[in-house]
Amino acid sequence: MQTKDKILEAALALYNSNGVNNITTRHIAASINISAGNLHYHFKHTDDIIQALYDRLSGEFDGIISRIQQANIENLESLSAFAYESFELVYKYRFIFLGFVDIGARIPSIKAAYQQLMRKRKREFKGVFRLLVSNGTFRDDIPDTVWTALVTQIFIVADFWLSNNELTLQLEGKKAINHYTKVFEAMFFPYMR
Amino acid sequence: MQTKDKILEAALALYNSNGVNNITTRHIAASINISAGNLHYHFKHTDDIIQALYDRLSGEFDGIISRIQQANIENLESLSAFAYESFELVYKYRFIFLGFVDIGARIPSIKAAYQQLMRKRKREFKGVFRLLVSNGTFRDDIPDTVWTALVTQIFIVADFWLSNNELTLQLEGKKAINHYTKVFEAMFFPYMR
DNA sequence: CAAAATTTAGAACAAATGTACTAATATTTT
DNA sequence: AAAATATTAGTACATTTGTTCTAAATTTTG
Repeated sequence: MQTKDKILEAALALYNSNGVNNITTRHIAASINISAGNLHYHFKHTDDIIQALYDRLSGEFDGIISRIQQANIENLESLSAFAYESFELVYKYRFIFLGFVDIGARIPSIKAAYQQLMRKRKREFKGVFRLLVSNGTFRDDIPDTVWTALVTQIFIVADFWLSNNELTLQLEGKKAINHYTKVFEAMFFPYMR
Repeated sequence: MQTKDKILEAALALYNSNGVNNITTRHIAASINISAGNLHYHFKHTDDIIQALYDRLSGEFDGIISRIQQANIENLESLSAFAYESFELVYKYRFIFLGFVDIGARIPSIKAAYQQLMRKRKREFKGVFRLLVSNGTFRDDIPDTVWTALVTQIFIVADFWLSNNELTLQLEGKKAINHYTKVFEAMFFPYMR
């Protein structure tokens, strides 16, 4: 494997288990037996490592989206499948979601990319809801302001379930993903016909 | 005002506007024209300042709770009033909620206190829901697992709406509080009879 | 008012951290 | 094989940060 990839792999593992603020380039270098100088040959700045990991997350997320879009979301099962895959991805890159505000402030390009993604996802979700209403899956007596609020609620839960887990239950791996996927799915229950 | 209080006031303001990780004891001391040595006479460790601020938050929250409990929550209006006051408090101590995972990992006593508070609040909320169902305010065809999930959803939104705001809309002050209070209230809409 | 205490400023230290620089080694190209 | 390029280790430096120490100043107490 390329040194560059080894660095990213090691950084992800260390960031995930220790938090991005408690890991230095020296830690990452030591964990794969290379020098700090060598690491900084491949990544001039620490933030470049974080940026590269965010780009990977972003790419993998795009993969999920396009895979789902081919199947079309027209029932609750496909929405759940999407949720589960997303939650797995969030867990894989958990250090980002556990320190998102910090990282966003530190690396403006990440914040900007996230904001753009959010605006796109918001439109997509509203479209899916409209479909599921005309579909007969969802109730047709919900005002538009409530659908709009639901989208925000969804994004807050999707992005910060891990933070809640860290502060309360502290479930690990699949246990965490399964638990919070269920919490997420329950958000749609009272909207069903 | 006592030097100790001046320090806490200055720390809160600086933490809120710059993030807890970007402010040092030197910054806090300089902002109220005292020496760093003097600051460390009053608070031996930086974390003692954060702990003291968390204790203030905790105390103010207890105040809201007991004031509300005297009035009893038996309709949506009182629930909304409680939400609004809570959201104001979250905003006042926003640096904590914007860095909760970090702070919890750094100061275990804060994490422990939060966990205890959460367990208590969970029971209280479930009690309120049961009341509002037998009341006729909420629907009686919702399974218990969904009520349980709703409580978790509520806490995630209540604790991390600010983080979402920081990453997306970036509203300030009352604008943020008002917007997200509405998002929060909408969570109850589809449960109403 | 004198003694005791508290509070304060400022200097100093040690550890951590990001990153630049240098020289050696390894790899690729010609 | 020689030259050019890329990769690596190790050292070094500047900055930041939390904290400690000392001595002076201020306030409180007897």
